[in-house]
Formats: sequence, structure tokens, C-alpha cells
Amino acid sequence: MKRIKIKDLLQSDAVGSEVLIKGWVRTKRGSKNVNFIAMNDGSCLANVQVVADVNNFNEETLKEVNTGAALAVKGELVASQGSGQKVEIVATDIEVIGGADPDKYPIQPKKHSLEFLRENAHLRFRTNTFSAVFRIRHAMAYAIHKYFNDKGFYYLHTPLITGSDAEGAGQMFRVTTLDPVNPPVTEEGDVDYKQDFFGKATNLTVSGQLEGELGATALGEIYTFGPTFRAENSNTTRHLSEFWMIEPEMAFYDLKDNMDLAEDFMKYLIQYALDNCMEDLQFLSKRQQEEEKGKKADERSMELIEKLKFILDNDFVRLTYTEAIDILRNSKPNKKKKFQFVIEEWGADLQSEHERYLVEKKFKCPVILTDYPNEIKAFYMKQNDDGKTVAAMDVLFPGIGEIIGGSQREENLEKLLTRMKEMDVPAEEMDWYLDTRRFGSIPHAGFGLGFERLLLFVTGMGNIRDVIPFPRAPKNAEF
RNA sequence: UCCUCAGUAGCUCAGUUGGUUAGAGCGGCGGACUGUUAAUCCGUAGGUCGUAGGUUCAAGUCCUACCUGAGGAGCCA
Repeated sequence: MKRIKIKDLLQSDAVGSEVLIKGWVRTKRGSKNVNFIAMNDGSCLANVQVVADVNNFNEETLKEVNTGAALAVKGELVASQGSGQKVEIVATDIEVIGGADPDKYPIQPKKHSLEFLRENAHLRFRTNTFSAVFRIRHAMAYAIHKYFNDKGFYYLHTPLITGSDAEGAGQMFRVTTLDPVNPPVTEEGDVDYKQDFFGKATNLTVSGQLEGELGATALGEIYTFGPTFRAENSNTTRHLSEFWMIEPEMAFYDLKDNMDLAEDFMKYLIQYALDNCMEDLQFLSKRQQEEEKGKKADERSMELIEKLKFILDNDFVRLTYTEAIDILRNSKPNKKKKFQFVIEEWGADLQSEHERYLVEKKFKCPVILTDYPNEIKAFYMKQNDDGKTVAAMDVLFPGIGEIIGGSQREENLEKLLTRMKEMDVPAEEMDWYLDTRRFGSIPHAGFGLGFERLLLFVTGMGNIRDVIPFPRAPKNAEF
């Protein structure tokens, strides 16, 4: 007999027929004569209730049916007598495929803290919350590929191990096969990376952008989607040491095209989640509301699904850095010195309290900030005609902050070289990159979307470590 | 890395101004129960009070250092 997945079972009209399901026990309840076993196989959020007449099974078998055990259950699908579900399976045969010692199995049929489940990340998939989160994670990954594929973008695999340390996006993890205790040294006493595996010092990538630009200046429109590594000692709810990033890069796009793409892309992904993950979103919405019950009304989040629809229904506010500074300077919290960093003059870097004010208080809507001062942005960004700003853009989301960072790229070789010199970027090591500006240079643009930050927003989870299966963060590389 | 808070049973937490034998709910185990929905009811086991020092007649409680976790800040996606 062929196994049917619970998702398909619940969608089918198979009442009266004989079915076989395989999955894991969530809870078992019961009385003298009858046991109720809630079974889940991960195919969907919902459990199927298995009804087992105690008299039809030997005691030994039912004793092994504990929370966490794996079962194969054969039986008839019938309309349920109980009120919690439409259908249920009256079991004729129960096989315990793998038992779970109830004395040792850590996941109980009760509410666990997210911290506890994080420490049991290998088992947290077996909870409603995390199975919902990771089904949505899958759907979003698929939607990203579908979006770009349908638009004619090519998926480009940029290297994870990089020989350049000039990507300029933060601290890097060294990749080496040298003996850490007694590495070979040069005459000057430095570690001699010429003797290392690659014959030079290498690191894990912090961005695929520079390689992405090489692809875009030939294939036209490309995107990368892969793991990214930052060795920053960041201990926050929105940073990971290993995270996944989507980086589209497009030839012949200017900053406006870039913004249009970013907005359309975000809306597509959110629409996809609403179309394909409603059951899981509804569960996560309920979970979030219960968690926030203790909070004051004005501190609670907008209901999850309402929040996602709101994004679809509203244009992102587009604002230059200069306009943002004006708004902030004249804002109440700035005048009353409520900001920890009071905005005094043009050129100041925006702190997250400022971004939050713009997104959550002033506009109550995603905001795209553009044209930042060149001093606070990366060397590769296109220099504007005013001589002091660059064609950068940050997409800011409520509750998340910066979810996308991007720019139009500087295509003029001389300007780029000058800027690299000013910022101490070693041009001689990046000839390969500069060749794009030497031969057939074109205006182009791109951005990076933090995949886990997207998931924070879509799932309503509060900590980025809860939207990636096995989070890597400072002092944490378990599993 | 900085600031704040926390660490007591498998989990979630209580434990008063330092004072005798450290508690509860859930979970586990045993039993009861004619269909339950995180079932219910009765009973029961379970603790080096994060680690190492210190103060004291006496430390879960006070002090110091360290470890781990959470929230916020910085770095950024």
C-alpha cells in the first residue's frame, strides 16, 4: 500500500477509503478504551488524528506510541466524531518505526521558549512554529529563483572562497590549511601564505557582488543566491556570521531601475508567501499575537497578514539622504534631544533610531533612502554630479531596518581608480574587476537582499537565529 | 566589542530584610476514566541553585571574576 502525505490526505476526498500514513507522534491522549494520536509528517502544519481502539492493539505497541515516535499507520479515513478536525483515521494497523524514549525526548507537547528550542535546533523542526518557518523559507527560496528566471536573469554561482580581501563589507574568515601552531613564516616573521593551499591568503566571501558585476557585464542580468560570511562580532537579533544573500546585478540599469526592481521583487515575494503559505502564516500570526499579549497596545506589531498586505498595497517612499536629514533635523525627537545621536548637520551617518523613526513613525511604510554622502559608502558606488553623494540605495523595512543595500556602480575607470586610492582599496589586486571598466564599460546597478531578514519580515519572528536552520553566530557553531 | 538583565527539577518559573529539610505548574512514571483536542482526576520520582573564589556562625540569596543566554547599541544584509 502506498503512503499518502498528510497534506494530500487532508485535501483529498478520500473519506471511506483505506489509507497509509507515516510520520511522527505529536501527542497521545486517551481513556480506557480508545487512544487519540496526533500525527504530523511535515508536509503541512495540520496533524491527522489517529483513533486507536485499545482492544485492537497489544499493549506493548501502544506503550511505544509516545511523543516523538515515528509510526506507520494504516486505517480507514472517516468523518470525525470530535470537534477539532473534519476527518480522522480509525487505525487497523500501527507499526512503530522508531520509538522515542519519553523520559529523554526534549520536545514536549507544550509551549517551549524559543531560546530552549534554539539550543535544540536539531529537533526544533518538529514543532509547529519551526516547521512553519522552514516551509516558508523553502517557498521564499523557490520564489526568488522563479522571479528572476521568469524575468530572464541568470543564476550565477560566485565563489565562496575568495582571494581578495577588498570586498569592503566587513571582517572575513580566513581559509587556510596551514598548521595553526607552527605556520611557515617569511624572513620578516609574517605567516607565509605562499605555502598555503591556494598559494595566497584566502577568505570566505562577504559578498558576491564584484564577481556578479563580471557576469552582468556579459550576460546582462544575473543574480547570486548563496551563503555569505561575516566575522563581525555582532550580537543582535538581525545579524548572523553565516547568512544567505541574494544579489542581482543588472547591465544598463540606473539607480531608478534598481529601485523599481527592488520594490517589485519584494512585493512579488510577499505576494508569493500569501498565495502559497497561508496556513503557516496564519499559525505564525496567532503565535505572534499570543506572544505580544503582555505588551501595551502601541508596542504590538501589526497583525502579520495585514502587515504583508499593507506592503503590497503601498508604494515605497523614496527619499534622498539629504531630504531625510532635513526631516530628521526638524523632527520632534531630534528637537527634544530624544535621539541618542542628535542630527546636527549633513554628512552624519544615520543610526538605526533614525531609520526607525522614518519608517515606523514618519511614513509608516517601507522607505528607500538614496544618494548618501560618498564618505560613508563603498568605493564602487557611482559618484553623482554634485561631487559629494553617490547613487546608493538602502531599502528600510519596519521592524527590520535595512533589508536591502545597493547602488548604481561607478562605470568610469578614472573616477573609480581615484576613489579606490582615496579609500585605500588596492587597485593592483583588482585588475580583473577594473577590466569591466576598461572594456565595454556600461552603466549598471545591483543590490543585496538579506534572505534571513526577508524571512524575519515574512514570518514575524523576532530573532534572525530562528529563521535559519542552524544559526552561526559569535560563540555559536553547534550542530 | 559596549550597556542592561538573567542563569534554581527535563521545560516554564517562585523562593521575602542572608536563617532549619529548596517549592509550584507542565512533562516523565504508576493508576483511574465510554471520544480526547496542550484531555481530565489521584498518586509518585526527580535538584552539586551556571562555574570558581570570597564575606559570614550561616549563602539559592551579599561581593569579585569568568562562562552562557536574552534585549538594546555599533558593524551591516
